[in-house]
Amino acid sequence: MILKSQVEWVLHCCALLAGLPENHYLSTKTLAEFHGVPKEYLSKALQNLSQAAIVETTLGPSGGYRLARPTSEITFLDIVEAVEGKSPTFVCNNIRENNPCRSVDHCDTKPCSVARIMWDADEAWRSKLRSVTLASLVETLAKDVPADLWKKSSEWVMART
Amino acid sequence: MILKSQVEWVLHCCALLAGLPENHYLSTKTLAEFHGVPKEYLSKALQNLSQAAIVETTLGPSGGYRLARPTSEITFLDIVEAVEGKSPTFVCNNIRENNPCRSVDHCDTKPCSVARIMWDADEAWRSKLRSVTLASLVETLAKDVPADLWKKSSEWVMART
DNA sequence: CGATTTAAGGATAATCAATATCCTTAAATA
DNA sequence: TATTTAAGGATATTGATTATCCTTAAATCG
Repeated sequence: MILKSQVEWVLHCCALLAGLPENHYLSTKTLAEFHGVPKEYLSKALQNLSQAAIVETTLGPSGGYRLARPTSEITFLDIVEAVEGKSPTFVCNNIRENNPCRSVDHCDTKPCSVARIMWDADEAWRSKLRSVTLASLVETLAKDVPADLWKKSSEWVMART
Repeated sequence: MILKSQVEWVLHCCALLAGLPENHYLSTKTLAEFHGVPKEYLSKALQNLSQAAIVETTLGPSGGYRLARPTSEITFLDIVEAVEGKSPTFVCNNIRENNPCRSVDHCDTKPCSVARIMWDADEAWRSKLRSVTLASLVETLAKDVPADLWKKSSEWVMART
């Protein structure tokens, strides 16, 4: 079980969009080039962000994507779920129904105990992702990325905005 | 991102093995029939449990699998990791290295900030799974499964042990 | 107006992991 | 000696992920 590589891509894209001044957009082309990922396929992931109302878009030259909300109101969970979907990672196929001892009219009152536990763990994962905002990622990046690289990157991005 | 269906299978298998008296084994054939899953493929998953020392095996007639430890010392994480592996669900491809502004000799001191957050969430998931033992699953099942079905199932299993 | 740039989305192909089956080997039992 | 069993190698089959191409419609600008 591995998350789509698109998840990594859009998280980094959102970090970059977070650094943009108001009313500026970044195109798929620019985002793909900066991160060294395939433009067409990245585009599909960005469309997911757009459908989830995490980013908004505009067309034409100098068009592209910008964040639709303040960075403090966008969580990792929002972004991950936009790409991976909201369905739990554990799918219960209810194999208890295959128990040869069950009468044909047996009816379960609760979801399977195994599934409940697995879904609790899934929720713990989502809860952790929900607790981290894009704002806090940007804070961390600001500390981790060397000042000169940060500056050069900003200029590179601004030249394409 | 969806967990293998084998994870569901072996969790239910372990629950069944948990109900066995000492020195009794259940064969792949019996476990597969009880849960209505393909015997050959279930066998691959049970081999994983065996390699992880969660179960032990014996050959020959009346052979098969039994738990290698008390149910209080087997966690959901043990079982899930035996089948899914221990690698984090988020793979960091370090796409920050593709930043066109980086000098060729740039060297990162820390893992990528994005990856660290995703790995924290992964750990929250594993931590939750680690907190649930096979013993507590059996407790829950004892409450949830109707007494008559529980009894019939025990007899069905014991007849094949 | 017309050329260019852009996101959106449909269609389709390529790759790889998950699912599944078959077969051989060696150990335990009876 | 015949049977039952787990282990593991080999090999399909299926389905999700990854990737590319193309068309459409909107925004920009000369």
